[in-house]
Amino acid sequence: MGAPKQKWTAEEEAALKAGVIKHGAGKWRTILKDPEFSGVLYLRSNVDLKDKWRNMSVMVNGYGSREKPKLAPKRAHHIHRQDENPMAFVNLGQSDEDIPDAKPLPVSGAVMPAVNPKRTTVRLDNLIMEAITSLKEPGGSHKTAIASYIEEQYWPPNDFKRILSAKLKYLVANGKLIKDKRKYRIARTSAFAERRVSPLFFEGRQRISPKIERDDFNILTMSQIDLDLGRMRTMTAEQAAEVAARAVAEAEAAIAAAEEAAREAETAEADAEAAQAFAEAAMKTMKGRTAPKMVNFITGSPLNDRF
DNA sequence: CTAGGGGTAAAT
DNA sequence: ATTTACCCCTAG
Repeated sequence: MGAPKQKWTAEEEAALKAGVIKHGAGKWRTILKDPEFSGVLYLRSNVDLKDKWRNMSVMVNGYGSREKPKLAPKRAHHIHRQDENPMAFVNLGQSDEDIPDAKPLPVSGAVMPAVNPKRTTVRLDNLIMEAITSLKEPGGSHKTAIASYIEEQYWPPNDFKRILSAKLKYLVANGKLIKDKRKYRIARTSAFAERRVSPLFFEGRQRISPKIERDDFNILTMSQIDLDLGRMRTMTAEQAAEVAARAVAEAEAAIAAAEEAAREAETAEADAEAAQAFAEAAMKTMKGRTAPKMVNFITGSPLNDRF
């Protein structure tokens, strides 16, 4: 009983996801040998990768092979997806050797707002400020009004309201917002502390902080994203684009939440990195595959003219 | 080597 | 007390 336990870091998870994207699920040894990921995953065995992937994939999906089908009061107030692809998993025999960075992909018809895979990350802070400013309501705006404004202009993520509430509370506590009864106003001393996500990704380096305590306020549902990732191969271009857009949105949400925990933000920030890494990887996957049969089922016309 | 079963420390 | 998730074991 030598090893007490070694929790997976967000970096490792990100590397694993990226590895699965690149080589496919099941090619654990291949992923492990890839110099791109060996720097992060050199402590893990191929079995570890497989187990971790199972754990991550199982959560939302429920019974993948484990977990008892107990009643999960997962009150999803709005529909999630209409296509139910039961247990079809990724089955690819070829690895795309593309990483030729092209340009951000223009999605047609998708719900992609100002999604820019570059370094343009929209911050919830700014969104809130923008909302309050634009609403121009005397005395400030209610939380619901702010939420509506943001939701109309941007993305409608899963637990956006939760993040917004926490964010508002945080901003008030830090004096950036003033809460007047139930309305929020912008404080004068709005000197924003720029806190960016560290630009370094997984690239041959070792873990820096053991970090025993994982302050886990689950902001993003990685597992769900993973499922989506698996399904992307069988999706139409529009569907895949939508999924990718949501991935980016969640990455941004994670970043916003990261600064909320300014103290022990280490883990949250790492989560944000992981999400962002996934989002970029998702983009590349879509871009990389030269869609053989990506055709609209109904019309039969090829709907991918620029992928 | 991978997939799946199972045990159990740690977290809630 | 129950759930989570890391790790080991073994058949194919």
